[in-house]
Amino acid sequence: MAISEGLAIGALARRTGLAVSAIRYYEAQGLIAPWRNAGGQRRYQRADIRRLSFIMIAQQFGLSLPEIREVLSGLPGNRTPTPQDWKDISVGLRAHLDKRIATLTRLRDNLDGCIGCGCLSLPKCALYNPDDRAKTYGSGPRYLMGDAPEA
Amino acid sequence: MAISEGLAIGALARRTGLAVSAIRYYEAQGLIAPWRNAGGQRRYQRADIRRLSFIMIAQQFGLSLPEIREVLSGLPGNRTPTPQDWKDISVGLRAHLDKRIATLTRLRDNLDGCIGCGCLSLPKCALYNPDDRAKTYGSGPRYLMGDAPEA
DNA sequence: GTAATTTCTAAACCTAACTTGAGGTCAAGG
DNA sequence: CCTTGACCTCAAGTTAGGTTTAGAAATTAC
Repeated sequence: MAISEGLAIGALARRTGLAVSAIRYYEAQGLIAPWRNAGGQRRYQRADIRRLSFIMIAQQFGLSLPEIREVLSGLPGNRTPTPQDWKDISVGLRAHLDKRIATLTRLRDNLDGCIGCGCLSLPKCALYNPDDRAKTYGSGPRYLMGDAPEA
Repeated sequence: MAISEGLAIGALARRTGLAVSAIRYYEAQGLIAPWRNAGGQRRYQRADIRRLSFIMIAQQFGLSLPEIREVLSGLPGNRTPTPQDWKDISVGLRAHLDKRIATLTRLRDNLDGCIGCGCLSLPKCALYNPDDRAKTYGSGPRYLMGDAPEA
């Protein structure tokens, strides 16, 4: 394949470690937008490798695909993050992560305070706090603590 | 209702804050086993309030329902955890939690080290570690980091 | 004794993030 | 020309943890 023709989906999959089906799914979710060649096949830019890497990393931080889409669409021209963009975005991701860690740490401290107290059945136990528990989102499944969307 | 007849499912739901449907679902998953009255309705012991509380707390620690079922079934006579049982179980839960926190903290440290380095597209970036990413479990959805079953 | 609640079962539906499968097209090698 | 492999679309399946719904039976309240 000539250089100017871009990457086929299989090549992109091999470069990123993602499944082909996942890449197509991300496209359906509006996270990536390849063009089509004469035969109707998807062709990707080299920068899309970075874009997919970004998506994978953001997922590790607990961002949902819609959230990632928003972050990406906030960039000028909806471009793949440059190093400077990444620097800016990192600050927000770090806050997100700090929040998750804080929640879990609080949970652990409560657990330590509770070990052996035998209060398990009491509404006043710090571990037994309904407001702190996972909340329903729509009519779907519950989210584990710290994985719930912030909005 | 007479004292000896036990709690109806609605009463148990009000006491625990769980939905009636959730309690029935837990029964289907083998987490709780009520008896039936003459009319075929479920009746619960007072201790089942504690049992459900335990389930809710364990969920916050990231345990899946099958994992919780295992913990509960490990108790003598499959009884609801007593304060002493709880003390013993807590140690295991704390280890579980420590692991999740450690993973997230490592992720955060990597992020800090990466801010501004511009390496986002490189396989050698610490954030871009496939082994660290969510793994497929069966043919279903992926699990977010730290939520994956340990086994 | 009747009305209003509650409960029952079973099956269908829900979200997120994908995967799998069916049925068909496209491109390259021999 | 033919085969092989990669690609296409669209629909349905998967997992976790439940909720919703429908129609019937049991309980409770007045």
